[in-house]
Amino acid sequence: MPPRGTDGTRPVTINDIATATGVAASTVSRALNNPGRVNAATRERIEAAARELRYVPNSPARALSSGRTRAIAVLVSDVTNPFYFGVIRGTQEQLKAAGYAQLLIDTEDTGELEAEMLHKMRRSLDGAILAASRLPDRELARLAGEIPLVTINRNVPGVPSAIIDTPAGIGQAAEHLLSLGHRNIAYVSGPQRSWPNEARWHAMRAVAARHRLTFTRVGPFPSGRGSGPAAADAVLNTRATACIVFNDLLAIGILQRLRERHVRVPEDLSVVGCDDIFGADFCHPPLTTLTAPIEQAGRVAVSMLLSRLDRTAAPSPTTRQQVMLPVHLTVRGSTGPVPAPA
Amino acid sequence: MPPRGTDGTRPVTINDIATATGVAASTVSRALNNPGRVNAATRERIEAAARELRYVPNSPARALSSGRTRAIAVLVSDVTNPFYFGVIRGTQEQLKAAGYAQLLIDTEDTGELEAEMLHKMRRSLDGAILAASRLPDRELARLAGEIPLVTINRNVPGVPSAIIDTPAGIGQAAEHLLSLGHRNIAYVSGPQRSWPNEARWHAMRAVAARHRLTFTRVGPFPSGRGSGPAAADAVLNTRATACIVFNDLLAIGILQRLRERHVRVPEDLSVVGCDDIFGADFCHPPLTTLTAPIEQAGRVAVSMLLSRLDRTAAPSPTTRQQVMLPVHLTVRGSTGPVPAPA
DNA sequence: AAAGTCATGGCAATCGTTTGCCATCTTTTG
DNA sequence: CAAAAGATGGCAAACGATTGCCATGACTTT
Repeated sequence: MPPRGTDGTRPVTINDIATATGVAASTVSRALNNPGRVNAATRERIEAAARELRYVPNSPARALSSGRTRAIAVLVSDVTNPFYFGVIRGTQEQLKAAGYAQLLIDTEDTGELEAEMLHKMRRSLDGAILAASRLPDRELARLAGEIPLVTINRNVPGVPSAIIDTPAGIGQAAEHLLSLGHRNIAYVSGPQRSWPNEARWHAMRAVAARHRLTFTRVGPFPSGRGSGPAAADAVLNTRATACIVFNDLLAIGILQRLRERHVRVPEDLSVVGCDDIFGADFCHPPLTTLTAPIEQAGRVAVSMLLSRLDRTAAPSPTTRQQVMLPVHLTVRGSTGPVPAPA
Repeated sequence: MPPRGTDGTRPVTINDIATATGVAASTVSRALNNPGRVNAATRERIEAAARELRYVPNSPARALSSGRTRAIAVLVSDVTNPFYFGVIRGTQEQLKAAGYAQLLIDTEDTGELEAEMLHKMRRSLDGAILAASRLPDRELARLAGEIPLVTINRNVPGVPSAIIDTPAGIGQAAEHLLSLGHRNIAYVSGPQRSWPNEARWHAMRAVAARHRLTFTRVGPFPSGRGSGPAAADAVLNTRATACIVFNDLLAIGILQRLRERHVRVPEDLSVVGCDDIFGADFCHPPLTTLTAPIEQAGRVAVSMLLSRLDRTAAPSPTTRQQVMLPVHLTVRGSTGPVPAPA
């Protein structure tokens, strides 16, 4: 059992440092983690020895006795969706800075897998960030009691969240289309159980109520380029001259199908996406879209989570329970004046 | 210390099961991990109790005593590069199936960070997959002694690897261009310390030697769309009528710049990329590229790593040390006949 | 000068598993 | 039928840290 490690040398432990400096292991532990608790002189000796011996703390051991693992999980519903790249990038950055490890989990868009993973790993995690939970509110609230949680783009009472305010952006998008003369707009719906999808749809309705315009909803479609053809055909089947699409991935799929069907964008139909993912600027035509601060959402979510973990007895003084991130409309080539009536 | 867990209930341990079934903890452990070692009847009783009590093993504790963490790290040089999405997807899938956790690490393209991370985490990992190591061969070999390693697209003696045979594809790409009449081809070089970049360049030279054609090398450029303008300008500064670009990301950046400069693709210049990443099919014009089995590379790398870990005393019978994955040329809109000489 | 405070460091229990070793009981073998 | 072999389960020692509690000595306070 002792001779672990492929190189044969037994890894150096806290005890080796203790022996080397002539203090107790407990003192070493304190010197390293709780600097105020030990005399400056001894601490320095210990730190020197630790450096000398190239000591690296054994995280499992630490986790076992302290209960803290310094690992947090990031759950996404589909790692190949570019939207999550941004999230992952943001969390990655912030977590690394704080000395936490990032466990990436693909939930494959199923709530069961999500809940199961979270439950099983709850002892080996300090917390989790849910980038696209498919879980019902109640379940989510329950899990939040098991393990510290922060959601992105999902608002559940009692669970802190970073929310990208795409719904507000929908207003801007609609006004943009209005100013181009469009009066008949379709909303292309994403997955039914997606919280942001519902929020965007509600925003659409609100906008439509404020202005005089007709709107239709088509879908729902699974988010992904594969749904593009069906979605495009559905839109063409309405009288809409423009559409706002649940997300860019789907919008790009629609663009491709429209080209196949020789429908010109934006001459015959204007298309607006959401998120401004990788690719939205170089697809053809470049996509007018609601630019979301995706990376920032990841960073913010991590900050919220970490501040919850660190709080030493303090209930929740400065930490807000919800952070709303603004989006803005980026106009590119996929939107234009309404076509002259046939 | 005992009252951990936000919900207050102390988590179920192996001892609870032992008490419940009237056996020793060690027997429970064996029943759960080493089924053959314990009587079928007792094992079933234990399994039933475990299910009943909703037992979830505590991984840190397990890791501490066994030395195995059931976690493996995947190191990429830049999480926002779509090439790695594929890799991550592949590893994710395979690791989950094998019951391993995936730790995602962004090395920010620096060898030091890579080595440091690997060294620091070696006790909390069972192994690692390096998707784009920037480390020198020697260093890599040394680290492979510290912790089981598998590389992707990097060939170092003694370190198992999954290699995408893009160099072979370069031949196909060159022949494609030749058949279109191109005789003057530029290779747009990626990062200098990138192993695949060098391999691709060597392949280019080999092809050029076989056929009668002039070739130039421009670069190196950091891989990323940001390098597009500089790279495009550099290519235009040569007499090349076509270029093969280190990777699609850079190629897409070049496409954008060419459009800005009103250079028509493929009429004025043909462009070939490598990898066939997300976006290569819907950029404008769609990119002719060498389609790489990226996800598969991730899966293969995981299999190789896992088989090394599992091998119970067996030296290395069936496991190959290197797996070569074939690519194929996907012709899209960015390549065409050589322009008539001015 | 007695009594209280504080800073410092050691002891030992604990976290939840795994695993080497041994004891017992049951089979098989010669 | 005795001896060897195998199956099964328990004991207890790790694994490497953290942390509550206590002892000591120095420094304040009254």
